[in-house]
Amino acid sequence: MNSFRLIYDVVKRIPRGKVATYGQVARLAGNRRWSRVVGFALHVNPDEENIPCYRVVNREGRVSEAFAFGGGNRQIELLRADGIEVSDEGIVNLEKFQWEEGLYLYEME
DNA sequence: CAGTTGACGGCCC
DNA sequence: GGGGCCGCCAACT
Repeated sequence: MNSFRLIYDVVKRIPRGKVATYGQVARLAGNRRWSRVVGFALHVNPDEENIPCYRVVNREGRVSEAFAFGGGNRQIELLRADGIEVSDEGIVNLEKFQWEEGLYLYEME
């Protein structure tokens, strides 16, 4: 619950034109093993207008299959609207578009 | 009320 | 280098 708040806070901080991975969000939220919890937190997504869950992708830079929250590949269009390159398969080039914040942080436990 | 699973990732073998 | 197992919190059955 409090963990969810931290996770949402991190996701809200993702700048436009950048994406973050689940593990990255988990690390910034305070515990890198929360990757699974991050997925669930975004699953409930209580405030989808302020929580850009479409900017969160998995470690491979791929959007999740169960991501059809608004309908089909709408998240891909949202990402492209942010200026992010997304392949038709829903793959994002993390080398170019991954959010820099937190990458230099190691352990926060 | 208790067990299992889930938008994943890291670490061990 | 690849495959499998474990972990963390909350919701669902």
